[in-house]
Amino acid sequence: MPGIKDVAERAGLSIATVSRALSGKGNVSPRSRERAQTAAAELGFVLSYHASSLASGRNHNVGVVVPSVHRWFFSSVVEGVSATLLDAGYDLTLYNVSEGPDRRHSVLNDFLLRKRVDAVIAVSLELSEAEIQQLLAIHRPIVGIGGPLPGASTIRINDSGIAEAATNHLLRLGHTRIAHMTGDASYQQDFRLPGTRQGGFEKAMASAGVAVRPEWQVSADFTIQGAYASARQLLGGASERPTAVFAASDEMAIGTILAARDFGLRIPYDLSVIGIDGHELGEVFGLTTIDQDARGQGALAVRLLLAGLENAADGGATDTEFPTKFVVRSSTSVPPADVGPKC
Amino acid sequence: MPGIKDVAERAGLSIATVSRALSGKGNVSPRSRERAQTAAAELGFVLSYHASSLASGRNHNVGVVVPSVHRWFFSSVVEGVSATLLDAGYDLTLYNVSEGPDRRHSVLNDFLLRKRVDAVIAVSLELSEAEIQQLLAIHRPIVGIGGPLPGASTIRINDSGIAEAATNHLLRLGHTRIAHMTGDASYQQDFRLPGTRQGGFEKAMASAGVAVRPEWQVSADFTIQGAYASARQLLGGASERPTAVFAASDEMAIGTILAARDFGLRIPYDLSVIGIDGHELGEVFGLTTIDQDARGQGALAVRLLLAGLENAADGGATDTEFPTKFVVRSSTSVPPADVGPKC
DNA sequence: GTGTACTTTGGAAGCGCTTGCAGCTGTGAG
DNA sequence: CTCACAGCTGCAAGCGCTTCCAAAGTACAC
Repeated sequence: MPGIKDVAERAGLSIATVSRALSGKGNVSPRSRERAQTAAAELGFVLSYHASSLASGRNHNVGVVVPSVHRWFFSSVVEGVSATLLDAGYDLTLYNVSEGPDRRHSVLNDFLLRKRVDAVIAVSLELSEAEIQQLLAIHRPIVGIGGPLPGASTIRINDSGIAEAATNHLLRLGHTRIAHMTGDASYQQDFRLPGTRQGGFEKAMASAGVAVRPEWQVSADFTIQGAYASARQLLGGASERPTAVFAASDEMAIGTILAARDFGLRIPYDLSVIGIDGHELGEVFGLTTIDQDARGQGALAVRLLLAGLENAADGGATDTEFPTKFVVRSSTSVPPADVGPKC
Repeated sequence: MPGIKDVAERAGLSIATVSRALSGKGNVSPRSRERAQTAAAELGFVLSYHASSLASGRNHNVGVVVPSVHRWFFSSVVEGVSATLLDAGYDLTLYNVSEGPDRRHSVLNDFLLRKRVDAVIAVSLELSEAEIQQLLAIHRPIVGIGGPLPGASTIRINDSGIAEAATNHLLRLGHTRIAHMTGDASYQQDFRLPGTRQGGFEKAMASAGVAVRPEWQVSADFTIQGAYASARQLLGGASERPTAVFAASDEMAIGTILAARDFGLRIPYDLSVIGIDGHELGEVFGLTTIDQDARGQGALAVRLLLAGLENAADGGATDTEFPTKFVVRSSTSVPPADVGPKC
C-alpha cells in the first residue's frame, strides 16, 4: 500500500506539502497541488484514516446510538443522519443497542469512550444519570433526538402538544368515547415519550371535560403487530366500544385499523383512528396523522453537530423544537350517529 | 485526557507492560495486570482507538454497505451484524447508500479505501465490475449478503429454489391462474434477485405446464405501499383475475393482501397469497411465506469475517447457502371452486 | 537597490499506542 | 553449583500522518 511518502517522491515534493495539498489546508501553490493530486491518483493513494486522526486529533466520525434500526422512526433518523454525514465526509459508526441495557452499557463504556468519535447522536435513549455523565465526560458534542438528555443539545418535537392536537381533532369532530393506545415502556426502557404523549391526551380530554376511561387506555410495543393484538382486545371486548382511537404512533394506528377491520368496523364510519409519525404506510390506510419528519430530524442533528465541531464554539446545549405537520386523511370523521349512551 | 503514560506512572510499570496488560496479549504477571487495570480504572483511561489501530494495523471496525436501512431485509441484517460485531468488540461503520449510485460511488472511493475498516459486508449491492475490483483491491475480507459478488465470499439463499418452491406450493394446491409480483429493478439498481426469483417462478410454471400470463406479471418497489398500488391494478382490472399471487417479498405480499381486501376478496378463499422473507408482520396477516432469517444471515457474515481475520488464513472466497424455512399459514388454500374458464 | 510582507516549502517533532528485542529474574534439571 | 529455559519487563523504534517553525522565494513600494 502506498504511503504519503511514495506520493511525495513521485511528485517531487516534501511529505508536508503533499499533506497540505491533499487535505486542502494551508497554502500550496496550484502547481504543487496539481502534482500531488496526480501522483496520489496514479498510485491509488488515500490518506490513512487512523494516522490522520491520530496526528490531527480529528476523527471525522460520528457515533449514532439507536434503540433499534429495525423500527420506523429510528431507521428514518439514521437515513437522514447518514446522508448528511456522508455529504460532509464523515463516517457514521452505528451502535444498535436493541439487545437491552447491558448492550447499551457496554457500548457506552467500551466503545464511545475510546475517542474514536468526534460527536455522538443519541436517538430516543433513556439514559441513567450516571450514563449521561459518562457521555458528557468525553467532552464531545452530543445531540439527543426524541429523548430528554439533560446537559446535551436536543432535538425534539412537541410531544405533549401534538398529542393534545390529535386528541382535540377527535374531540372537535364530536367524539367523546376516545381510546388511547400508548407506548409500552416496559418492553423497552429507552422511551419516555409514551408518558409525554399520554399527558397531552389527558390534558386535552380534561380541557374538554371528557372522562378518560381506564379500560380504553391500552398499550403496545410501538409495532403494527403489537398494536394489532392490543387493539383486538380493546375492540373485541363485550363491553362498550370507543368511537375513536388515538395511537401514539402510526404503526400502532395501523395495527388498530387492521384489528378494526377484522371486526367488520369501517374506518372512519364506525371508528376514527389517528396516529403520530408520518409513516410511509399512512397513505395506504388513509391515516390521519401528525407528520414528524424523522429524516429531517436526523439531518438537522448532524448540521447542529458539525456547526459546533467546525466553529469550535461550544455554544452550550441548545434545545430545538422540530416542527410537525398535521395531515388529515380519511381515517377520522364524526362519530357514528347511533351511538348514544348504550342504545 | 489520561494517556497510557499516566497509567504506567500511576501503576509503577512501563508503558509496554501496561499496554500488554490492558490488551491481554503477551505475558504479564497477574500482579502487574491487576495494577495496570486498577490504575486505568482510577484514571478513567481507555485506549485510544486510532493510536492502537495505527500501531497495530488492526482496526476492529467493519464497514457495512446497505442499500437502505429503512427496508425490512436490510435493517434486519444490520441488527444481526451489529449484535455479533459488538459482542466481538468491533465497531460497525454504516454506509447507507440509499441516495443512489453516486453515493455508492463516493462511499467506495472516499471512505472504504481509507484503510479504516478491517473488512466489509456488502448487502444486496449490485456493483459494477470496476467497483468490485476496487473493493477487492483493498485486500480486506469482503462478504456479500443476498447479492452476487464475484471474487468475494457470499452468503445467499437459494432464491431460484425458494421461488420455485413457493410457486409449486400454489400449483399443488390446484392453482393455475397464478400472478407473480416481482421486484422493481428500475427503482433501485442494487438488486439482481428479482430476476432470480422470477426465474424460479417461471421454471416451476413451465414444469407444471402452466402458462405464465404476461398481464399477471407485475412489479413493485419491494414496499407494502408500492405493492398495494400495483396489486390494485392487478386485481381491479376488468379482465380475469388470478386466483393466487406469489410476491417476491413479504412486504409486497402484504400490500397485495391489503389491495385484495379493498376489493372485498377474502384471503385465502378468493385469493391465495404467498411471500418470501419471514417478516414480523406475516403473522398478523396469516401470511404463508418462506422464512429467510435475515438477522441470522447478518450474524453469520460477521462470524465468517472474524474467523478469516483472526486466523489470517485467507481461505479464499466461499459461497454459503443459507437455509430457509417454509412457513405455511392461512393465506394460501385451494382455488375457489367456481373458477372455470370464464364461467 | 533595499526593505517589508506575504506566500510557499521542507525539516522534524510529535500524535498515543504496539511490539521486537534484549536483559533480568526465578525455576528445575543435571 | 551451574546451566538452560521460560516468564516478565522495559527500552526504543516505529505506525503514517499533521503541523509548528524557520528558511526560502516572490511581489511590491519606497
